[in-house]
Amino acid sequence: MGTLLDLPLDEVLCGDSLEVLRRLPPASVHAIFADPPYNLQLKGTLRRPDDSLVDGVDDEWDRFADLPTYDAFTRAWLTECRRVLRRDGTIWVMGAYHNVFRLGAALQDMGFWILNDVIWRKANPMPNFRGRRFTNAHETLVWAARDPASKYRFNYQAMKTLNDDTQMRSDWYIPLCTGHERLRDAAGDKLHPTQKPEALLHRVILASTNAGEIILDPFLGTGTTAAVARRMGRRFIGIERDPGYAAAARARIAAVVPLPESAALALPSKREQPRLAFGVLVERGLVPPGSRLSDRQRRWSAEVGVDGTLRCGTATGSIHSVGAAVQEAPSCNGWTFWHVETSGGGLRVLDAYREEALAAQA
Amino acid sequence: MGTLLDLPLDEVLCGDSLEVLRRLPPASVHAIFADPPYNLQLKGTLRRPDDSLVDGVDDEWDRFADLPTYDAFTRAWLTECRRVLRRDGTIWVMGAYHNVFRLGAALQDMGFWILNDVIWRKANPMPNFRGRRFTNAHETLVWAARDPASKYRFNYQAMKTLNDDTQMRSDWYIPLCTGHERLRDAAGDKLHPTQKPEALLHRVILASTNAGEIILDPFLGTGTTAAVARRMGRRFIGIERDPGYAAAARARIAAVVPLPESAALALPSKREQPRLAFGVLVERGLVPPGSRLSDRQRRWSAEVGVDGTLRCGTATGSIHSVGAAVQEAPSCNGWTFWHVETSGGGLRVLDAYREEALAAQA
DNA sequence: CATAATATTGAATCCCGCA
DNA sequence: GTGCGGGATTCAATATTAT
Repeated sequence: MGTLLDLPLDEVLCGDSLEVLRRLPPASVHAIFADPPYNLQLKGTLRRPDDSLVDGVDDEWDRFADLPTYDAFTRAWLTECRRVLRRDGTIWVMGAYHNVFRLGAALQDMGFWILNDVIWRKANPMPNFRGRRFTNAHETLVWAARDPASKYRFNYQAMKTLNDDTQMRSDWYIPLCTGHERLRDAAGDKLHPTQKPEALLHRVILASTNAGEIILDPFLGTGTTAAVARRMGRRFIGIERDPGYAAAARARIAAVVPLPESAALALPSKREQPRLAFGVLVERGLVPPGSRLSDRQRRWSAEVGVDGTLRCGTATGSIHSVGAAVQEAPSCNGWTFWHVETSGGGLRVLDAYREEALAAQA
Repeated sequence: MGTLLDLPLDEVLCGDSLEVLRRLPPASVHAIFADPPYNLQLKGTLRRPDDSLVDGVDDEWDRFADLPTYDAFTRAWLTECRRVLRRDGTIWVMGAYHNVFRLGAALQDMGFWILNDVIWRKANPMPNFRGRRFTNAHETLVWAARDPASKYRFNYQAMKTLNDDTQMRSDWYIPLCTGHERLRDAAGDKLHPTQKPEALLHRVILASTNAGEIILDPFLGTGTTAAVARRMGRRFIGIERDPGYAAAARARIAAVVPLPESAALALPSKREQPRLAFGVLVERGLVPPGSRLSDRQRRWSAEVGVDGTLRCGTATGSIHSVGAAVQEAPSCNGWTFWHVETSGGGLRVLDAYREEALAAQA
């Protein structure tokens, strides 16, 4: 073990996370953001339906022999993080179903106090190409205080402002890191397989630190945490093992122009437009399975199935496709074409039920 | 331990979950939904996993002494669930940040194979009154197969249809159980503190079971799982320790009117439809020997042989292998790749002839 | 130049029956 | 068990090329 470092602020420390963490002084940082390897353990190759190859994470740093090995790794770096964290500090740890249950359980076992689990809902996730599972459309962040007695920081009002003056919820809708934000090499290939969106770190840092405070990232990668921290007037400590990633991070951080202090305010969040599937009306019993639907002239009548399928003679499918089929039209808006046979013997257009449901959840 | 029970279908078994589970025969249910007690670390009303109250929570309360107790409880009932679950069955386990990391880690440690974690996004969550955390607006469901080799059921097409013909994602937006759905006593107070919405169970059951299959709920409460299962034409086994809850569940289940079979059936995916060999279409003269097939862009043309083989230059074989060969692709679905040259000079995809033939023989 | 059509891509534990 | 081969399977956001 090397000598204890003075607190190395606003630097990217290149080296093994655990070794570097051990050299940092205790109780010295206000917050930690950690995006550790996920232990994906992918087997073969995966192709899209058009036969193109999916470029998965097959890097050496993500390979662990088994779950106990991964747990030992997790507990080792979390132990050092807890030592380095100030008494009132909080930690964010991020993962997916492969590893996040190990992370959360380790945090609890080690005496951290979970404050929230937060869901990053991806606006544009990769689909499930083989149709064998649900689209893996989110990742999980666990937010925890150093211990139950921590007087932790939570910038409640900033979060509320960021969310159009409504309390920030535990589910965050944020796009993947693509486009200009995604770092690429000379050949145009992504520099890092799992670069996180700056919007995610913006929210994390805004919620749990104040300007001038120190945030540590033990798995810095290409520097998202540090870049956002610098822009928002926070101090950072980044640790990254791969010299190539560390160099890219340094260049990226150097290019960041810190915001003027007055601008350290909230950016408006991208609002999500409400969308409602017909199946949801079925699920919720607003248009129960077994209901009869007709067109306005009652030329056709169809039955609603448990999954929101419509059956009309031999035609089966969505409200749109069955509407198109019976009319022998190329397409059809099922919401306005189909009507529910009401108990009073009348017809009520499907779209009215949708509007009702949307209004109820707004 | 009591004697082994014959499989008690469509019954609410009143008793301790673990004891009753131990009396069920092995490998007998298709799916399990479990919403276990969360009672963890709730200051003031701390309860043990056996639901007894913990007296005098002192400041020196040792979490290391109590989390293992919860873990032991978790592993005990999960062990029995795994025994009772059929080889190809799946389990849904539900929790919040207090306990879900313990649940997920236990599932992995015991050899279950996680398929997805699913987020129930609450439309109308309780706000955080103190403004010290994010609004706790979701709960987590872990969906897992009995083991990595399980050929588990996932009704992909039903989920897709339910979601307006787009792949179902891992984040589900569903309102809390309120209004007329919420069971209440004579005084108008809610009967059960954590009654789950039927819409949630509708989706769980539709995704992972078929009509006639058996779903087990070891913590039935007031019977949401059983009521939805019955309505959807599934069989159920419910276990509930509290006689009051069990009685309420029985009354609720008895009032359920099962859907007619036509509505309870979901749209089958193509994988589940009866197979039809291309040669049969040739035999029946729907695509006579000698027909010319082309891809959609008419880049390649092939001739149909009497036995359903395709010839395109030197490539000979099935519609799939020739399609793959001409494109130099690793694989190809010949049904959607090849088109028949119609007498009108147009192209009609081969799959349309198959669907026609399948409809004719149904 | 503007708009439209086409191509690319993302933390992924991604098939299944039959011989 | 393993191997073979039929044939099932994708969404949203950018970027690039074509009209």
